[in-house]
Parts: sequence; structure tokens; C-alpha cells
Amino acid sequence: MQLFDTMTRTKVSVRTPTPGRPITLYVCGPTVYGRAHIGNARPVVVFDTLYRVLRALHGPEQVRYARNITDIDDKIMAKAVAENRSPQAVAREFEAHYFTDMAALGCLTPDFNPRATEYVAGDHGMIAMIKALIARGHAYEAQGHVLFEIATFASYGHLSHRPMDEMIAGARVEVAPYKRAPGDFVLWKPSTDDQPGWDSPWGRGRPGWHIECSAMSRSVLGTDTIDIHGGGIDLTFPHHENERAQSCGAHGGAELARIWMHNGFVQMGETKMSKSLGNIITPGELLDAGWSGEVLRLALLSAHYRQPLIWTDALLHQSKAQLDRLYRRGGATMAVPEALLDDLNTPEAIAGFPAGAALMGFGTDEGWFTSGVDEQALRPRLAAYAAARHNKDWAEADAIRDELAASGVRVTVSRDGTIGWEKA
RNA sequence: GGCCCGAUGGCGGAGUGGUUACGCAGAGGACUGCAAAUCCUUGCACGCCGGUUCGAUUCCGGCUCGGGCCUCCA
Repeated sequence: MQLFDTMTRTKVSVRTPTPGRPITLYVCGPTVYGRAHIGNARPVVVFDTLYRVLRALHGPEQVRYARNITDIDDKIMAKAVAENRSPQAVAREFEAHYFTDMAALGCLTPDFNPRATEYVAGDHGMIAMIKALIARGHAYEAQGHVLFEIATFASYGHLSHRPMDEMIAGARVEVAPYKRAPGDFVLWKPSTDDQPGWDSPWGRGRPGWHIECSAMSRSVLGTDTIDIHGGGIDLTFPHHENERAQSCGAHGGAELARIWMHNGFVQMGETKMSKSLGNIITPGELLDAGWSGEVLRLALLSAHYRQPLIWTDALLHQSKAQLDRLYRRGGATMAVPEALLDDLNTPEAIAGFPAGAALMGFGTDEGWFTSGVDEQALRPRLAAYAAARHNKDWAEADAIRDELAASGVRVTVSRDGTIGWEKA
């Protein structure tokens, strides 16, 4: 299987797992301060599909998938203060929502779901990693903060392909007085007494965002280079660039990931969907509006993961119509479509439906699209309908048809007169 | 100011140096008590201008338009 790697800008073969060395997949999860929107859901569905393919290819034991929960963050703290409750209460609430929302989209639960707050201390924890970075001369302490000095990491910018020196000139980079250079980023920052904090060699404080993923991935997936590190394309810079710098810097230059995989955005019209722009729509809202999670999943996978996806009502209707037809026809196997092996080409795989549909999370685990209708209870009514038709009692036939339609079943009459039915 | 990506038929969306998927919607037909479903058929699509080539939607250059990142962000 090949995947497009952001760093080399080429398709790279995924390593074949060997006994004791499963394929490792790390995806940046949510900061839990609000409900996830469709844009947040895209990487989850995309990487869930990748996870399913890898499992089918090599067996579930040969794939380890980790997706973190960022449960310490200034936005969480701000929300907690505003609502007069603890940051942890806020984090746990939205974490729970996140799991149910993603499950509704047919996503498997990753093998590991580490919470940032549980990896601050510990052997491969954030504090230990920051210590290592200071010891190796990649980080410095200043006014209670610890900062990563990007000038010490020669290949900084290689992942996101940014020439840092030229770029910073016209950019809006936060210039804090304690920074040696504008591009240096925070590894650790001080907490006030009323803020969550951990004791550290640099005083009571809390970690910066980027260090979390470096520490969690290593803690949970091990010290080997991760096979695939994924997330939304906006994470490429600075988040992943910084993660890479930290991990390489702290561990003697060993690469953090073999393949960096980034998905494109979900757009609302001409602009991207984002909380800060306020143009979001959530899976919960769409589910409430009557769209099934499966429809949302199909809509999300209908474009190649690296392409932008414009979210519209038409897309939803189209996806539903396509799915309805698939259910009528049946079929949906666990076979791995060839197209998925070439950089997870889901549109091409979908073109081959129902083949491979179950593997991609559609239909049932048994590999079939089924109606979910109680066929047992339906049988006598269909018999009555057939009898009415036979007697040419059209009023009675239409009444039964309407009655069944009201219960969500559409009666069908095939070419040879056989009475059938389908989910409305 | 720097860096990156995209432009395909009514819509969505793959792909390809020469015969261009697939889906949704539409049209015509078959079938049919009506309808639905089903089946068949159907549709002069590759942003603009140059270049390379026997031949470009596909490769190269320029342009236009759109989007993204450089600040929290999937």
C-alpha cells in the first residue's frame, strides 16, 4: 500500500509489519472544548478507513492506532471559567460527545486514546522530554517558560516546506519578549494557582500543545519511528513541524514518522469550516435532522482525502440516494478494493460498490447491506397486499401500501409480479 | 511578503499522452391497475494562452480565477 507523504511529496510504501512490530498509526485528536463538527470528522473517517484497510491487509494484531485527546488547553480553561466548573469536567463532557459522535459515523475506536493530562509526567512524558531537549541544547528556559529554539534544529521547516527566515518577515508571528527568535515555540508555560498545573523543574506549569503529541505517541506506540502520522492539513505547520523537531531533537535525530499524511478541508461554500469562523455544522445536528451516520460517512469519503470537500445539502442528498440504492441491491464485501491501496482512493473504491463497501464501514459486519426491517412482521401484510392485487381490489392494495409506507417500508412489484419491499 | 494546492459534463467526483470511470439528477424506452422499484438507451466535460508531440484534458511555461497555511484550528 502506498500513501502520499507530505514531507517527501511522493507516494511512499507502507512498511510491511513483522512479528512484534505492528504498523503504528498516530492521528492528532480533538481538543475537547466543544462538539466536533463535520470538518473535524473528516480525518477521523479518513483514518478510520485507513485503519480498516491495514487491519484487513495484515490482521488486527498487526496494526496499532492511537488518537489522542487534548484535555489541557487554554480554551478548555476559558470555557471552564465561563461556566464556573472544572476544566476536567469540561474536557470529560466533550470527550464523551466525541466518542459517541465518531461512533455514529461508523468509526472504530482506536487501540489507544491517550489523554494529554496523563502523560505530563512519566518515563516518556512531556516533562522528561523537555528535560532531554534542554540537555541536548534544543530548548531554553526563560521567565518560567521553556522554549524550543528552532535555530538548533537544522531541518526545521522541511516537513512543511517553509523557508523560515524569509517567511517570518511578513507573517504574524507572536513575538514574546522572552523568545530568542520569533519562531521559537513554547514547550512549557507557567500556571497561576487557579490554573491546572504540574510541578516541574521550571516551576508549576503546564505543557504547550505540540509537546503533547510527541510524548503521547512515544508513550503509547513505542520508541520506534511511527509508520504513519496523520491529521488535517492545517496541522502541518506549525503543529507537526514542531512535533517533528521536538521528537527528533530529544531522541538523537530519529525521525518521528515515516509517512506524514494530511487530509484536505471541508469547506462551507468558498471557505473552510471552522469554529473560529462560526460556519460549522456538526454530526449531531445532521443526525438530528434525519441523516444517517452512514450517509455522512459516504459524503465524507466521496472525495479523495487530499482534496477539499465542499459540504452542501446536495452532497447529502446524493449520498443518501446512492446508499439507498445500494441497500436495495444488497452486496457489500469485506474485500479490499485495489483503489484503496493507491493512496486511499476512496472515490474510485466507491465506484466499485457494493464490492468492498463493508470494509469501508458501510453495510453490516457480515458484509451485506440489509434493511433493518422486521421481515417476520412484514410477511402477512405483504401476503395481504398480494391477495388484494390478485383480487384487483385496488383500494385495499393501496391502503396496505400506504400503511406500510407509513412504517417505513416501500412495497415493490418486480417485473414478473413478485411482491418485494425495501426500506423507504 | 513567503510557501502550497486546486480548476473535469446539470451537480458530485476519479482517471488518463491517442477509445475518458463511477455516482446523483435529467431525457427516452421496457415493465406496470396507479405509483415505486428494476432493466435498457442516452448526454459534442476536461479554466485561458502558448510550447513539446504524429497526437494533450493528461507533460512544460505563462495567465486568470478559487482555496489553504504562515495566529487557535481537522
